[in-house]
Amino acid sequence: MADGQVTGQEGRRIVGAGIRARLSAGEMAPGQRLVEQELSETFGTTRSAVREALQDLAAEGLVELIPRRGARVRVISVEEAVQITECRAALEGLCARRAAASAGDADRAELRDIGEQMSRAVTEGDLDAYSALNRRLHDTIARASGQEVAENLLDRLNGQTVRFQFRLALRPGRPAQSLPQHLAIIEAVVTGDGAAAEAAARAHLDSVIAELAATPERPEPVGSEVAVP
Amino acid sequence: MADGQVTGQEGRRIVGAGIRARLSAGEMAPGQRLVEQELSETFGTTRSAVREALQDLAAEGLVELIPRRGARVRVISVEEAVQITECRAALEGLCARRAAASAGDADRAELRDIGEQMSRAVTEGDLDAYSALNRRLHDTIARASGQEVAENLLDRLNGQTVRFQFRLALRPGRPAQSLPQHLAIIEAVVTGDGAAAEAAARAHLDSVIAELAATPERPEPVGSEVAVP
DNA sequence: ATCAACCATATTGTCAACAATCTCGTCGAC
DNA sequence: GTCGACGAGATTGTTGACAATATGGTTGAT
Repeated sequence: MADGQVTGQEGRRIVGAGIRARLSAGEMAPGQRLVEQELSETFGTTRSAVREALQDLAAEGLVELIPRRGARVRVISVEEAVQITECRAALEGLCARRAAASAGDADRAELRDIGEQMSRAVTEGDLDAYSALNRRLHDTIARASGQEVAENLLDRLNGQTVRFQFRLALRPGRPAQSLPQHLAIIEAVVTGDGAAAEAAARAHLDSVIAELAATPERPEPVGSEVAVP
Repeated sequence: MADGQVTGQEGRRIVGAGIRARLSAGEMAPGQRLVEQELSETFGTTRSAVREALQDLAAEGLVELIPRRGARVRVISVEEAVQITECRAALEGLCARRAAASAGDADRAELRDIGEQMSRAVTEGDLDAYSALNRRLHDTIARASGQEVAENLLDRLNGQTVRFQFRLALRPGRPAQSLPQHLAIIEAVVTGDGAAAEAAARAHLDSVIAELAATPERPEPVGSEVAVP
Protein backbone atom coordinates (compact mmCIF):
# COMPACT_ATOMS: atom_id res chain seq x y z
CA MET A 1 0.00 0.00 0.00
CA ALA A 2 2.01 2.92 -1.22
CA ASP A 3 -0.92 5.27 -1.51
CA GLY A 4 -0.46 8.66 -0.06
CA GLN A 5 -2.56 9.30 2.99
CA VAL A 6 -6.17 9.08 1.94
CA THR A 7 -8.37 11.98 2.90
CA GLY A 8 -11.32 11.47 5.19
CA GLN A 9 -14.37 11.27 2.95
CA GLU A 10 -12.68 8.91 0.56
CA GLY A 11 -11.15 7.07 3.47
CA ARG A 12 -14.54 6.25 4.85
CA ARG A 13 -15.61 4.79 1.53
CA ILE A 14 -12.37 2.90 1.07
CA VAL A 15 -12.40 1.33 4.51
CA GLY A 16 -16.05 0.39 4.17
CA ALA A 17 -15.53 -1.19 0.79
CA GLY A 18 -12.34 -2.87 1.95
CA ILE A 19 -13.89 -4.50 4.97
CA ARG A 20 -16.94 -5.54 2.97
CA ALA A 21 -14.72 -7.18 0.39
CA ARG A 22 -12.64 -9.03 2.96
CA LEU A 23 -15.76 -10.10 4.71
CA SER A 24 -17.23 -11.56 1.53
CA ALA A 25 -13.96 -13.22 0.68
CA GLY A 26 -13.91 -14.85 4.08
CA GLU A 27 -10.67 -13.14 5.02
CA MET A 28 -12.30 -11.81 8.13
CA ALA A 29 -13.91 -14.36 10.40
CA PRO A 30 -17.02 -13.75 12.45
CA GLY A 31 -16.10 -12.68 15.93
CA GLN A 32 -12.81 -11.23 14.85
CA ARG A 33 -11.89 -7.97 16.49
CA LEU A 34 -11.54 -4.89 14.34
CA VAL A 35 -9.09 -2.50 15.92
CA GLU A 36 -9.35 1.05 14.70
CA GLN A 37 -5.66 1.83 14.55
CA GLU A 38 -4.82 -1.41 12.78
CA LEU A 39 -7.42 -0.72 10.13
CA SER A 40 -6.30 2.87 9.69
CA GLU A 41 -2.77 1.64 9.00
CA THR A 42 -3.95 -1.12 6.70
CA PHE A 43 -5.97 1.21 4.55
CA GLY A 44 -3.81 4.29 4.94
CA THR A 45 -6.50 6.48 6.40
CA THR A 46 -7.12 8.28 9.64
CA ARG A 47 -8.77 6.70 12.62
CA SER A 48 -11.77 8.99 12.16
CA ALA A 49 -12.42 7.56 8.74
CA VAL A 50 -12.23 4.03 10.12
CA ARG A 51 -14.58 4.99 12.90
CA GLU A 52 -17.20 6.30 10.51
CA ALA A 53 -16.87 3.30 8.24
CA LEU A 54 -17.43 1.00 11.22
CA GLN A 55 -20.58 2.90 12.07
CA ASP A 56 -21.81 2.34 8.53
CA LEU A 57 -21.06 -1.36 8.69
CA ALA A 58 -22.77 -1.64 12.06
CA ALA A 59 -25.87 0.01 10.63
CA GLU A 60 -25.87 -2.66 7.94
CA GLY A 61 -25.59 -5.40 10.50
CA LEU A 62 -22.21 -6.61 9.29
CA VAL A 63 -20.31 -5.49 12.35
CA GLU A 64 -21.13 -5.42 16.02
CA LEU A 65 -20.18 -2.28 17.90
CA ILE A 66 -19.83 -2.62 21.65
CA PRO A 67 -19.28 0.65 23.51
CA ARG A 68 -15.80 1.02 24.91
CA ARG A 69 -14.91 -2.42 23.65
CA GLY A 70 -14.61 -1.88 19.99
CA ALA A 71 -15.94 -3.52 16.91
CA ARG A 72 -16.01 -7.11 15.84
CA VAL A 73 -17.35 -8.99 12.88
CA ARG A 74 -20.90 -9.89 13.78
CA VAL A 75 -21.60 -13.54 14.37
CA ILE A 76 -24.74 -14.64 12.58
CA SER A 77 -26.23 -17.82 13.92
CA VAL A 78 -27.92 -20.40 11.73
CA GLU A 79 -31.18 -19.46 13.44
CA GLU A 80 -30.74 -15.85 12.39
CA ALA A 81 -29.73 -16.84 8.87
CA VAL A 82 -32.98 -18.78 8.64
CA GLN A 83 -34.96 -15.74 9.76
CA ILE A 84 -33.16 -13.57 7.27
CA THR A 85 -33.97 -16.01 4.52
CA GLU A 86 -37.61 -16.03 5.56
CA CYS A 87 -37.68 -12.28 5.13
CA ARG A 88 -35.97 -12.66 1.80
CA ALA A 89 -38.64 -15.14 0.76
CA ALA A 90 -41.37 -12.65 1.56
CA LEU A 91 -39.62 -9.75 -0.18
CA GLU A 92 -38.34 -11.66 -3.20
CA GLY A 93 -41.82 -13.10 -3.60
CA LEU A 94 -43.09 -9.55 -3.83
CA CYS A 95 -40.39 -8.61 -6.32
CA ALA A 96 -40.94 -11.65 -8.49
CA ARG A 97 -44.67 -10.98 -8.65
CA ARG A 98 -44.14 -7.37 -9.61
CA ALA A 99 -41.37 -8.18 -12.03
CA ALA A 100 -43.69 -10.55 -13.85
CA ALA A 101 -46.12 -7.69 -14.31
CA SER A 102 -43.81 -4.82 -15.09
CA ALA A 103 -40.46 -6.03 -16.38
CA GLY A 104 -39.34 -4.50 -19.63
CA ASP A 105 -38.28 -6.45 -22.70
CA ALA A 106 -34.62 -5.96 -21.88
CA ASP A 107 -35.13 -7.41 -18.42
CA ARG A 108 -36.96 -10.45 -19.77
CA ALA A 109 -34.23 -11.03 -22.32
CA GLU A 110 -31.60 -10.81 -19.61
CA LEU A 111 -33.48 -13.27 -17.44
CA ARG A 112 -33.66 -15.76 -20.30
CA ASP A 113 -29.96 -15.31 -20.86
CA ILE A 114 -29.20 -15.92 -17.20
CA GLY A 115 -31.28 -19.09 -17.31
CA GLU A 116 -29.34 -20.46 -20.26
CA GLN A 117 -25.98 -19.61 -18.71
CA MET A 118 -27.05 -21.19 -15.44
CA SER A 119 -27.98 -24.43 -17.14
CA ARG A 120 -24.63 -24.45 -18.88
CA ALA A 121 -22.72 -23.69 -15.67
CA VAL A 122 -24.38 -26.62 -13.91
CA THR A 123 -23.69 -28.94 -16.81
CA GLU A 124 -20.06 -27.91 -16.79
CA GLY A 125 -19.83 -28.03 -13.03
CA ASP A 126 -18.59 -24.45 -12.84
CA LEU A 127 -19.59 -23.53 -9.30
CA ASP A 128 -18.11 -20.05 -9.31
CA ALA A 129 -19.98 -19.10 -12.46
CA TYR A 130 -23.19 -20.56 -11.10
CA SER A 131 -22.81 -18.67 -7.86
CA ALA A 132 -22.25 -15.39 -9.69
CA LEU A 133 -25.26 -16.04 -11.91
CA ASN A 134 -27.32 -16.80 -8.85
CA ARG A 135 -26.64 -13.39 -7.42
CA ARG A 136 -27.20 -11.78 -10.78
CA LEU A 137 -30.57 -13.47 -11.09
CA HIS A 138 -31.82 -12.24 -7.74
CA ASP A 139 -30.51 -8.75 -8.43
CA THR A 140 -32.09 -8.60 -11.85
CA ILE A 141 -35.49 -9.60 -10.58
CA ALA A 142 -35.32 -7.08 -7.77
CA ARG A 143 -34.36 -4.34 -10.18
CA ALA A 144 -36.92 -5.34 -12.81
CA SER A 145 -39.67 -5.21 -10.20
CA GLY A 146 -39.27 -1.48 -9.78
CA GLN A 147 -39.52 -2.05 -6.03
CA GLU A 148 -36.58 0.05 -4.96
CA VAL A 149 -37.40 -0.15 -1.28
CA ALA A 150 -37.53 -3.93 -1.39
CA GLU A 151 -34.34 -3.96 -3.43
CA ASN A 152 -32.51 -2.02 -0.74
CA LEU A 153 -33.77 -4.24 2.02
CA LEU A 154 -32.72 -7.32 0.08
CA ASP A 155 -29.26 -5.90 -0.52
CA ARG A 156 -28.80 -5.46 3.18
CA LEU A 157 -30.13 -8.90 4.03
CA ASN A 158 -27.95 -10.55 1.42
CA GLY A 159 -24.88 -8.84 2.76
CA GLN A 160 -25.40 -10.57 6.07
CA THR A 161 -25.71 -14.05 4.66
CA VAL A 162 -23.07 -14.19 1.94
CA ARG A 163 -21.03 -16.50 4.11
CA PHE A 164 -23.87 -18.98 4.35
CA GLN A 165 -24.77 -18.73 0.67
CA PHE A 166 -21.22 -19.54 -0.12
CA ARG A 167 -21.05 -22.63 2.06
CA LEU A 168 -24.37 -23.81 0.72
CA ALA A 169 -23.40 -23.54 -2.92
CA LEU A 170 -20.46 -25.82 -2.33
CA ARG A 171 -22.56 -28.76 -1.23
CA PRO A 172 -22.53 -31.58 -3.70
CA GLY A 173 -25.81 -31.83 -5.56
CA ARG A 174 -27.01 -28.43 -4.44
CA PRO A 175 -26.76 -26.74 -7.85
CA ALA A 176 -28.68 -29.58 -9.48
CA GLN A 177 -31.37 -29.05 -6.87
CA SER A 178 -31.65 -25.29 -7.16
CA LEU A 179 -31.33 -25.00 -10.94
CA PRO A 180 -34.88 -26.12 -11.75
CA GLN A 181 -36.15 -23.75 -9.06
CA HIS A 182 -34.31 -20.85 -10.63
CA LEU A 183 -35.58 -21.80 -14.06
CA ALA A 184 -39.14 -21.93 -12.75
CA ILE A 185 -38.81 -18.39 -11.38
CA ILE A 186 -37.42 -17.17 -14.69
CA GLU A 187 -40.13 -18.90 -16.69
CA ALA A 188 -42.92 -17.41 -14.59
CA VAL A 189 -41.50 -13.90 -14.68
CA VAL A 190 -40.78 -13.99 -18.41
CA THR A 191 -44.27 -15.25 -19.23
CA GLY A 192 -45.82 -12.65 -16.94
CA ASP A 193 -47.44 -15.04 -14.49
CA GLY A 194 -47.17 -13.06 -11.26
CA ALA A 195 -48.73 -15.60 -8.95
CA ALA A 196 -46.53 -18.39 -10.26
CA ALA A 197 -43.46 -16.17 -10.00
CA GLU A 198 -44.15 -15.38 -6.37
CA ALA A 199 -44.80 -19.03 -5.59
CA ALA A 200 -41.63 -20.10 -7.36
CA ALA A 201 -39.50 -17.53 -5.56
CA ARG A 202 -40.90 -18.58 -2.23
CA ALA A 203 -40.45 -22.25 -2.99
CA HIS A 204 -36.83 -21.64 -3.91
CA LEU A 205 -36.07 -19.81 -0.70
CA ASP A 206 -37.96 -22.36 1.35
CA SER A 207 -35.56 -24.89 -0.11
CA VAL A 208 -32.64 -22.71 0.94
CA ILE A 209 -34.10 -22.55 4.43
CA ALA A 210 -34.35 -26.32 4.56
CA GLU A 211 -30.70 -26.59 3.63
CA LEU A 212 -29.71 -23.98 6.22
CA ALA A 213 -31.65 -25.78 8.91
CA ALA A 214 -29.52 -28.83 8.18
CA THR A 215 -26.36 -26.80 8.78
CA PRO A 216 -24.54 -27.63 11.99
CA GLU A 217 -23.97 -24.61 14.18
CA ARG A 218 -20.23 -24.37 14.17
CA PRO A 219 -18.61 -22.96 17.27
CA GLU A 220 -17.52 -19.51 16.22
CA PRO A 221 -14.47 -18.08 17.94
CA VAL A 222 -15.34 -15.47 20.52
CA GLY A 223 -11.94 -14.67 21.99
CA SER A 224 -9.83 -11.69 21.09
CA GLU A 225 -8.24 -13.66 18.32
CA VAL A 226 -9.47 -16.20 15.87
CA ALA A 227 -8.73 -19.71 16.95
CA VAL A 228 -5.79 -21.24 15.13
CA PRO A 229 -6.80 -24.08 12.81
CA MET B 1 -32.97 23.63 28.78
CA ALA B 2 -31.02 24.19 31.95
CA ASP B 3 -29.28 20.82 31.83
CA GLY B 4 -25.61 20.81 32.35
CA GLN B 5 -23.65 20.03 29.23
CA VAL B 6 -24.53 16.50 28.20
CA THR B 7 -21.62 14.18 27.62
CA GLY B 8 -21.03 12.63 24.24
CA GLN B 9 -22.43 9.13 24.39
CA GLU B 10 -25.58 10.25 26.09
CA GLY B 11 -25.71 13.24 23.80
CA ARG B 12 -25.90 11.05 20.76
CA ARG B 13 -28.81 9.17 22.25
CA ILE B 14 -30.58 12.32 23.36
CA VAL B 15 -30.29 14.07 20.04
CA GLY B 16 -31.43 10.97 18.18
CA ALA B 17 -34.43 10.48 20.41
CA GLY B 18 -35.22 14.18 20.35
CA ILE B 19 -35.25 14.45 16.58
CA ARG B 20 -37.23 11.24 16.26
CA ALA B 21 -39.83 12.58 18.66
CA ARG B 22 -40.13 15.91 16.90
CA LEU B 23 -40.34 14.13 13.60
CA SER B 24 -43.20 11.94 14.79
CA ALA B 25 -44.96 14.91 16.33
CA GLY B 26 -44.77 16.73 13.05
CA GLU B 27 -42.68 19.51 14.56
CA MET B 28 -40.08 19.00 11.90
CA ALA B 29 -41.28 19.16 8.34
CA PRO B 30 -39.87 17.08 5.49
CA GLY B 31 -37.22 19.02 3.67
CA GLN B 32 -36.36 21.10 6.69
CA ARG B 33 -32.68 21.73 7.16
CA LEU B 34 -31.01 20.38 10.26
CA VAL B 35 -28.06 22.55 11.16
CA GLU B 36 -25.53 20.92 13.43
CA GLN B 37 -24.77 23.90 15.61
CA GLU B 38 -28.44 24.76 16.09
CA LEU B 39 -29.19 21.22 17.21
CA SER B 40 -26.22 21.11 19.52
CA GLU B 41 -27.48 24.24 21.26
CA THR B 42 -31.07 22.99 21.38
CA PHE B 43 -30.09 19.75 23.03
CA GLY B 44 -27.15 21.02 25.02
CA THR B 45 -24.61 18.68 23.48
CA THR B 46 -21.50 19.00 21.39
CA ARG B 47 -21.54 19.14 17.64
CA SER B 48 -19.85 15.73 17.50
CA ALA B 49 -22.78 14.15 19.27
CA VAL B 50 -25.20 15.77 16.86
CA ARG B 51 -23.13 14.58 13.95
CA GLU B 52 -23.23 10.97 15.09
CA ALA B 53 -26.93 11.14 15.80
CA LEU B 54 -27.54 12.44 12.30
CA GLN B 55 -25.61 9.52 10.89
CA ASP B 56 -27.84 7.15 12.83
CA LEU B 57 -30.97 8.84 11.55
CA ALA B 58 -29.65 8.78 8.01
CA ALA B 59 -29.02 5.05 8.29
CA GLU B 60 -32.64 4.64 9.28
CA GLY B 61 -33.81 6.65 6.31
CA LEU B 62 -35.31 9.42 8.38
CA VAL B 63 -32.81 12.02 7.39
CA GLU B 64 -31.00 12.77 4.17
CA LEU B 65 -27.31 13.55 4.44
CA ILE B 66 -25.80 15.44 1.52
CA PRO B 67 -22.03 15.81 1.68
CA ARG B 68 -20.87 19.33 2.34
CA ARG B 69 -24.46 20.51 2.34
CA GLY B 70 -25.76 19.20 5.57
CA ALA B 71 -28.73 17.20 6.71
CA ARG B 72 -32.39 17.62 6.04
CA VAL B 73 -35.50 15.73 6.95
CA ARG B 74 -35.99 13.23 4.18
CA VAL B 75 -38.91 13.81 1.89
CA ILE B 76 -40.84 10.63 1.30
CA SER B 77 -43.03 10.70 -1.77
CA VAL B 78 -46.40 9.00 -1.96
CA GLU B 79 -44.85 6.62 -4.47
CA GLU B 80 -42.21 5.64 -1.95
CA ALA B 81 -44.74 5.33 0.84
CA VAL B 82 -46.64 2.89 -1.35
CA GLN B 83 -43.51 0.84 -1.94
CA ILE B 84 -42.76 0.83 1.76
CA THR B 85 -46.26 -0.38 2.48
CA GLU B 86 -45.90 -3.12 -0.10
CA CYS B 87 -42.83 -4.34 1.75
CA ARG B 88 -44.71 -4.12 4.99
CA ALA B 89 -47.47 -6.23 3.48
CA ALA B 90 -44.98 -8.94 2.58
CA LEU B 91 -43.25 -8.88 5.95
CA GLU B 92 -46.33 -8.50 8.12
CA GLY B 93 -47.89 -11.33 6.15
CA LEU B 94 -44.96 -13.47 7.18
CA CYS B 95 -45.24 -12.36 10.80
CA ALA B 96 -48.98 -12.95 10.94
CA ARG B 97 -48.59 -16.44 9.53
CA ARG B 98 -45.88 -17.32 12.02
CA ALA B 99 -47.67 -15.68 14.91
CA ALA B 100 -50.71 -17.83 14.21
CA ALA B 101 -48.50 -20.88 14.55
CA SER B 102 -46.29 -19.92 17.44
CA ALA B 103 -47.88 -17.21 19.56
CA GLY B 104 -48.08 -17.97 23.27
CA ASP B 105 -51.24 -17.80 25.35
CA ALA B 106 -50.29 -14.38 26.68
CA ASP B 107 -49.90 -13.03 23.17
CA ARG B 108 -53.25 -14.40 22.08
CA ALA B 109 -54.92 -12.90 25.13
CA GLU B 110 -53.31 -9.54 24.40
CA LEU B 111 -54.48 -9.66 20.81
CA ARG B 112 -58.04 -10.36 21.89
CA ASP B 113 -57.82 -7.47 24.31
CA ILE B 114 -56.53 -5.14 21.60
CA GLY B 115 -59.43 -6.17 19.39
CA GLU B 116 -61.99 -5.33 22.04
CA GLN B 117 -60.40 -2.00 22.81
CA MET B 118 -60.24 -1.17 19.12
CA SER B 119 -63.94 -1.84 18.67
CA ARG B 120 -64.67 0.38 21.63
CA ALA B 121 -62.41 3.16 20.38
CA VAL B 122 -64.15 3.20 17.01
CA THR B 123 -67.58 3.22 18.64
CA GLU B 124 -66.56 6.13 20.80
CA GLY B 125 -64.83 7.90 17.95
CA ASP B 126 -61.57 8.12 19.88
CA LEU B 127 -59.09 8.46 17.05
CA ASP B 128 -56.00 8.85 19.20
CA ALA B 129 -56.74 5.68 21.12
CA TYR B 130 -57.46 3.80 17.91
CA SER B 131 -54.22 4.99 16.37
CA ALA B 132 -52.23 3.87 19.41
CA LEU B 133 -53.97 0.49 19.39
CA ASN B 134 -53.21 0.15 15.71
CA ARG B 135 -49.52 0.43 16.34
CA ARG B 136 -49.75 -1.84 19.32
CA LEU B 137 -51.49 -4.48 17.25
CA HIS B 138 -48.83 -4.51 14.57
CA ASP B 139 -46.07 -4.55 17.17
CA THR B 140 -47.65 -7.37 19.10
CA ILE B 141 -48.02 -9.57 16.05
CA ALA B 142 -44.44 -8.92 15.00
CA ARG B 143 -43.19 -9.79 18.45
CA ALA B 144 -45.40 -12.83 18.82
CA SER B 145 -44.14 -14.20 15.52
CA GLY B 146 -40.66 -14.64 16.93
CA GLN B 147 -39.34 -13.17 13.68
CA GLU B 148 -36.89 -10.71 15.13
CA VAL B 149 -35.30 -9.87 11.82
CA ALA B 150 -38.67 -9.04 10.29
CA GLU B 151 -39.57 -7.09 13.41
CA ASN B 152 -36.52 -4.89 13.02
CA LEU B 153 -37.17 -4.28 9.36
CA LEU B 154 -40.76 -3.36 10.10
CA ASP B 155 -39.69 -0.95 12.83
CA ARG B 156 -37.51 0.86 10.38
CA LEU B 157 -40.14 0.93 7.66
CA ASN B 158 -42.78 2.19 10.06
CA GLY B 159 -40.54 4.99 11.22
CA GLN B 160 -40.45 6.34 7.70
CA THR B 161 -44.19 6.40 7.20
CA VAL B 162 -45.54 7.64 10.54
CA ARG B 163 -46.44 10.90 8.89
CA PHE B 164 -48.58 9.15 6.30
CA GLN B 165 -50.18 6.80 8.81
CA PHE B 166 -51.15 9.81 10.82
CA ARG B 167 -52.78 11.63 7.94
CA LEU B 168 -54.59 8.48 6.89
CA ALA B 169 -56.09 7.77 10.27
CA LEU B 170 -57.71 11.20 10.31
CA ARG B 171 -59.81 10.57 7.24
CA PRO B 172 -63.49 10.31 8.01
CA GLY B 173 -64.72 6.77 7.75
CA ARG B 174 -61.23 5.26 7.68
CA PRO B 175 -61.39 3.64 11.12
CA ALA B 176 -64.75 2.04 10.29
CA GLN B 177 -63.09 0.62 7.19
CA SER B 178 -59.95 -0.71 8.83
CA LEU B 179 -61.52 -2.07 12.01
CA PRO B 180 -63.00 -5.22 10.44
CA GLN B 181 -59.67 -5.85 8.73
CA HIS B 182 -57.85 -5.63 12.03
CA LEU B 183 -60.38 -7.90 13.67
CA ALA B 184 -59.96 -10.43 10.87
CA ILE B 185 -56.20 -10.51 11.43
CA ILE B 186 -56.68 -10.97 15.16
CA GLU B 187 -59.26 -13.70 14.69
CA ALA B 188 -57.04 -15.67 12.32
CA VAL B 189 -53.95 -15.38 14.53
CA VAL B 190 -55.82 -16.25 17.70
CA THR B 191 -57.44 -19.31 16.14
CA GLY B 192 -54.11 -20.39 14.69
CA ASP B 193 -55.05 -20.21 11.03
CA GLY B 194 -51.74 -19.15 9.47
CA ALA B 195 -52.89 -18.90 5.88
CA ALA B 196 -55.90 -16.79 6.83
CA ALA B 197 -53.73 -14.57 9.03
CA GLU B 198 -51.30 -13.92 6.21
CA ALA B 199 -54.13 -13.20 3.80
CA ALA B 200 -55.84 -10.87 6.27
CA ALA B 201 -52.64 -8.95 6.96
CA ARG B 202 -51.98 -8.54 3.28
CA ALA B 203 -55.55 -7.48 2.58
CA HIS B 204 -55.35 -4.87 5.30
CA LEU B 205 -52.17 -3.35 3.94
CA ASP B 206 -53.47 -3.50 0.39
CA SER B 207 -56.31 -1.35 1.65
CA VAL B 208 -53.80 1.07 3.15
CA ILE B 209 -52.01 1.18 -0.20
CA ALA B 210 -55.25 2.00 -1.97
CA GLU B 211 -55.82 4.89 0.43
CA LEU B 212 -52.25 6.11 -0.03
CA ALA B 213 -52.56 6.02 -3.79
CA ALA B 214 -55.53 8.35 -3.43
CA THR B 215 -53.37 10.83 -1.53
CA PRO B 216 -52.49 13.97 -3.46
CA GLU B 217 -48.77 14.57 -3.65
CA ARG B 218 -48.44 17.73 -1.70
CA PRO B 219 -45.66 20.06 -2.73
CA GLU B 220 -43.12 19.69 0.04
CA PRO B 221 -40.95 22.69 0.79
CA VAL B 222 -37.46 22.26 -0.54
CA GLY B 223 -35.94 25.65 0.16
CA SER B 224 -33.64 26.41 3.04
CA GLU B 225 -36.63 27.21 5.18
CA VAL B 226 -40.09 25.83 5.42
CA ALA B 227 -42.57 27.83 3.40
CA VAL B 228 -44.75 30.09 5.50
CA PRO B 229 -48.39 28.96 5.60
C1' DA C 1 -1.31 -23.73 43.86
C1' DT C 2 -5.19 -20.30 43.96
C1' DC C 3 -7.03 -16.10 44.15
C1' DA C 4 -7.61 -11.18 44.32
C1' DA C 5 -5.87 -6.63 43.94
C1' DC C 6 -3.11 -3.77 41.21
C1' DC C 7 -0.65 -1.64 37.51
C1' DA C 8 1.02 -0.96 32.66
C1' DT C 9 -0.62 -0.88 28.24
C1' DA C 10 -3.75 -1.04 24.50
C1' DT C 11 -7.89 0.82 22.82
C1' DT C 12 -11.81 3.58 22.39
C1' DG C 13 -14.28 8.10 23.25
C1' DT C 14 -14.33 13.24 23.42
C1' DC C 15 -13.39 17.66 22.21
C1' DA C 16 -12.18 22.10 20.27
C1' DA C 17 -9.60 24.42 16.96
C1' DC C 18 -8.62 24.69 12.19
C1' DA C 19 -9.52 23.98 7.17
C1' DA C 20 -12.45 23.51 3.20
C1' DT C 21 -16.57 24.36 0.97
C1' DC C 22 -21.00 26.16 0.04
C1' DT C 23 -24.69 29.87 0.12
C1' DC C 24 -26.49 34.03 -0.86
C1' DG C 25 -26.44 38.83 -1.29
C1' DT C 26 -23.98 42.63 -3.78
C1' DC C 27 -21.99 44.79 -7.49
C1' DG C 28 -20.91 45.74 -12.15
C1' DA C 29 -21.21 44.98 -17.21
C1' DC C 30 -24.03 44.57 -21.08
C1' DG D 1 -33.53 44.63 -16.47
C1' DT D 2 -30.73 40.41 -16.68
C1' DC D 3 -26.91 37.94 -16.13
C1' DG D 4 -22.57 36.59 -14.28
C1' DA D 5 -18.52 37.33 -11.20
C1' DC D 6 -17.15 38.15 -6.63
C1' DG D 7 -16.72 37.98 -1.69
C1' DA D 8 -18.40 37.77 3.30
C1' DG D 9 -20.46 34.84 6.28
C1' DA D 10 -22.34 30.45 7.49
C1' DT D 11 -21.81 25.54 7.66
C1' DT D 12 -19.74 21.23 7.28
C1' DG D 13 -15.42 18.30 7.30
C1' DT D 14 -10.91 16.98 9.34
C1' DT D 15 -7.39 16.51 12.42
C1' DG D 16 -4.62 15.60 16.39
C1' DA D 17 -4.17 15.79 21.17
C1' DC D 18 -6.10 14.43 25.38
C1' DA D 19 -9.25 11.77 28.56
C1' DA D 20 -11.60 7.68 30.02
C1' DT D 21 -11.93 2.91 30.10
C1' DA D 22 -11.02 -1.96 29.44
C1' DT D 23 -7.49 -5.83 29.23
C1' DG D 24 -4.23 -8.99 30.58
C1' DG D 25 -0.34 -10.03 33.15
C1' DT D 26 2.20 -9.62 37.57
C1' DT D 27 2.62 -9.68 42.29
C1' DG D 28 1.81 -10.91 46.79
C1' DA D 29 -0.93 -13.13 50.37
C1' DT D 30 -3.15 -17.23 51.86
